[in-house]
Amino acid sequence: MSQPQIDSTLDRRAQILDAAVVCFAKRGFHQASMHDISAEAGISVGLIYRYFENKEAVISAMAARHKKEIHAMLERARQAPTLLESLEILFTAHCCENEPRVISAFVVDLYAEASRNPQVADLVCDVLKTAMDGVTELIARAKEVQSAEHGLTPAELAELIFSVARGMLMLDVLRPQEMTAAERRTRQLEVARRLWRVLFKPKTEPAYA
Amino acid sequence: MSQPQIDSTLDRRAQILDAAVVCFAKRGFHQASMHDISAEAGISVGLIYRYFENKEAVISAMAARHKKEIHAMLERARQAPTLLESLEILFTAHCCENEPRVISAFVVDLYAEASRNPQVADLVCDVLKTAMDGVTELIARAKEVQSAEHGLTPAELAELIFSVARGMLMLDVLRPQEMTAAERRTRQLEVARRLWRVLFKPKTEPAYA
Amino acid sequence: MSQPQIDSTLDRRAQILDAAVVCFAKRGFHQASMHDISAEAGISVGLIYRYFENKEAVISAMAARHKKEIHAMLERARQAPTLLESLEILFTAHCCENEPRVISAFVVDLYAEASRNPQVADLVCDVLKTAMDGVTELIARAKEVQSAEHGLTPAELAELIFSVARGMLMLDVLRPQEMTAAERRTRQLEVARRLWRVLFKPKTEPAYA
Amino acid sequence: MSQPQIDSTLDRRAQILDAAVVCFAKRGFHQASMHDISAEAGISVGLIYRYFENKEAVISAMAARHKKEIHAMLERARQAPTLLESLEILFTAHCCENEPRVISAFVVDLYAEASRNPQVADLVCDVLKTAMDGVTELIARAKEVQSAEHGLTPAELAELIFSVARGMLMLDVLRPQEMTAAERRTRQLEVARRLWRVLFKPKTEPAYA
DNA sequence: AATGAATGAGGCTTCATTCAT
DNA sequence: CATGAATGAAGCCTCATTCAT
Repeated sequence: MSQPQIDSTLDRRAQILDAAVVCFAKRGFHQASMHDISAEAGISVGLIYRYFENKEAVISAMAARHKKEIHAMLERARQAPTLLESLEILFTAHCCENEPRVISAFVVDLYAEASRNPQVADLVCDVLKTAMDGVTELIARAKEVQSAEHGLTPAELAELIFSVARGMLMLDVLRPQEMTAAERRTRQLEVARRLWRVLFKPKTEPAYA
Repeated sequence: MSQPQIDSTLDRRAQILDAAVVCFAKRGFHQASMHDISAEAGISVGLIYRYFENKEAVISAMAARHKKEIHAMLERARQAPTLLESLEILFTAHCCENEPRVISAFVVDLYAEASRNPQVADLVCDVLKTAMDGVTELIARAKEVQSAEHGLTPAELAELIFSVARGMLMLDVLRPQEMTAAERRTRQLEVARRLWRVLFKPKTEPAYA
Repeated sequence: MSQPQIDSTLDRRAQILDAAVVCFAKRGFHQASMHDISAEAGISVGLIYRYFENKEAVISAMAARHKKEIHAMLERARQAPTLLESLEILFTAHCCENEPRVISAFVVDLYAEASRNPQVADLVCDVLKTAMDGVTELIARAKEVQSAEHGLTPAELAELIFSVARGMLMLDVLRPQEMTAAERRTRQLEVARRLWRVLFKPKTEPAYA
Repeated sequence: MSQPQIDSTLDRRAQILDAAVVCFAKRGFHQASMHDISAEAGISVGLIYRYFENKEAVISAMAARHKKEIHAMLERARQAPTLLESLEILFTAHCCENEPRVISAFVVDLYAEASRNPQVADLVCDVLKTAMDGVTELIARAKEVQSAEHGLTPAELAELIFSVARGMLMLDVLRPQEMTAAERRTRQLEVARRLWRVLFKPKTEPAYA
C-alpha cells in the first residue's frame, strides 16, 4: 500500500535523471547547473534536493543508471541470435532512439569525471568488467571463433572489441549535429562489420580448394 | 629586432600552457580555475590575460598545442623502421614521460569539450583527419598489408587502429594512480601487438603451397 | 461542547512548543528550521502552520510560554519558607530537571532576539518587571533585610539579585556538556549563598557588644 | 618594506570587522548576510572572501577582537586610581562611545553562539578567565577589601562582580533605542556603586563609637 | 611587463511557506 | 485534521575578468 509513494518517488527521480542526462550531454556535468536540470525537468530547483542530496548525488545516480543501461544492452546482445548481431548491438547502443540508450557525450563525460572522482571510476570499472566478461563469454560460446586463426583468447578479443567500441563512441561526440542518428548508426555498423571480418573471418577455406 | 619580444611572448605562452595542461588534466577544463593555472605557472592571474584573451582562449591554445603534439607523434611514427613500431608509438603516446606527450585525461576532456564547442570540435576533427591520413599512408606503403587477407583498405585499417587507440586511451583515465607509466605502457603495447597480429598477420602459411 | 477541540488545540500547540524549545536551545531561533521542529514533534511541517501563523509566531509563543514559566518559578519562590530559599529557587531555575524549567541557551537567545524584535523585547521587559516586582515584594516582607546595613531599597536589592542571576545564566551556556545538571546547580547555589551573605547578613555581631 | 601590504591587509580586515560588528549587533550573527556586511563596509561580497575564509571565520575574528577589547578594557580598569573606578570602567564598557567598545547585543549573541559552537565557547571562556583573574588580582591588592566583613575571597568577589556586569549587559539589549548612551551609562554606574557599597563598604566603624 | 586587489554575476543549497490530496 | 511534495527567494561562496599601481 505504500507502493504508490515509492513509485512516485522513483518516478520523480527518473524524471530528474531524464532531465539531467539531457543537460549533462548538452553542457557537461559541471557546466550544467541545477537550474538547468530543474528547468529541463519542468520543476523547481528545490525539488531536486528532495530526491537527491546534492549535485554529486545526481551525477552518481546517473552513473548508476548508466550501469543499468549497459547491463540491459548487454542482455540484448546476449540474446541476439548470432555473435555478429551481438556485436552490432554493442556498437550501436549510442545511436539508438529507443531505450536502453547510451548517450555518447555523457559517456565521454563520465570517463572524464572518472579520471578525477574515484567513486565514479569504481563504477565505470565495474561496468566495464561486467560488460567485458559478458562479451568474453559470448565469444567463448560462439563457434565462429574456433575457426579463426589469430590465436587470441576470447578475453583478448573482447578487449579489442570494447576498445574499438569506446573509440568509435568518442568519435561520435564530434559534430553530432551534422549527422542523423541513422547515419551515425550506419557508420557504426560498418566498423562493426569490418572488425567482425578481421576478428572472426573463418580460415580461408578456399585455400585448399 | 622584435624577435626577442616574440620569443619571450612565446615563452610566456608556453609557460602558461604548461601549467594549464597540468591543471586541466588534474581538474578538468572548467573545474580548473584561472587562479589554479597562475599558481601552477608561478605567475599572477592578471598576467595570463596579457597573453590570452580569456579562459576559452587558453583552452583553444591547449587544443592547438595538442594538434602539434599529435603531429610530432605522427612524425615519429612515420620515421619508425617498421609499421609495427609506428603502431606502437601511436599506442603509447600517452604513457611516455618524454615529449611530445599526450595526457589521457586531457584528451578525454578535449573530446568532451568538442561535443559542446564547435571550434574545439573542428580542431579535433582536423587533428584526427591529419593523423588518420598519415597512418593510412603509412599502411599503404607497408608491404605487410599486401599479404593480409581481410580485404580492408588502408583507410579502413587506419580507422580501426585509431579507434582502438582512442578506446585504450579512454581506459587509461580509469584508476590512473594505481598503475605506473611503465605498466600502462606495457598494457598498451600488448594491445597494439594483438591488433597487429589480427590486422597484419600474413596469410596462413599455406602461402608455401 | 467545543471544549475538547480547544483542549486538543492547546495540546497540539504545547506539543509543538515542547519540540520548539528543544530545537531552539539546540540550534538557536533562526538556525532551527521548521522541519527540525516538526521532526522533533513527530508531526508534519504543514501541521505547524495550522497552529501557528509562521515561525515568528512560534517564537512569540515560546516567549509567552517563557513568561508563564517565570511566573510559575516566581510563585514557587514566593511560597518558599525563607527568603534564602526563594533566592535559591530563582538561581536554579535553569538547572532543574522538573518543570517549570528555564533553559539557559533559550533565554540567552531570547534576549538576543529581544535586541532586534521589539515585540519580544516588550515581552521580556514585561516578564522582567513582574519578576522584579515580585522579588521586591518578597524582600520588603522579609525581616532579614531590616538588619542589613547597606542601606539599599528592596527594589535595588532585587535588581542586584536579578543581575547576578542573569549573569550566572549567561555563564551557564558555556561548555554545557562538560557539567551535569547537578554540578551546575551546585555552582548556582554557591553563588546564591554568597550573594545572600553579602546582601542580607545581619549587622556584624559586635552589635551585641 | 612588505609592511604596507600587511598594513593594508590588516586595514581591510579591520574595515570588514567594523562592518561586521554593526551588522551582527543589528541583525545577529546568522541573520546578518555576507551581503549586509559587504554593503556596510562599502565593498563587494567577494572581497570579504579574500580576507576571511568564510562567514564562520568572520565570526571567529570578531570573537578574537572582542577578546582584545576586553583585554584593553581590563588594562584601563587596572590603571584606574581606585578599585571603585576600575569597577565603573568594567560596568560601562558597553555604554561608551569611544574605543575599546563592547557592544551589548554582540556580546549576548556571542554567548548564544558559544552555547552551540565550542570554538567560540573556548574563546569566551578564555576571555572570561583572564578578565576574572585580572579583577581578582585588582581586588586582592585593594585595601578596601580588608576592611569588609563578608568573608568572601577576592575570586568570589570577582565572580559576583562579573555576574552583575554580565547581567546588566543583558538588560542593556532591551529597548536600546529608548535610552541614550548617557542614560544607559548612568544606570550602569548606579548599579556599580550599589554593588560597591554592598561588597566593599568598610566595617561600620561607628560600631565601636 | 607584472601584480593582485577588487568586482559581481552566477552556481549550489536551504528553508519558510503553501496547497493538493 | 494531517501530510509532505512543491515552490522560489535568499544565503553562502567561487571565479572569470578588470584595472590601478
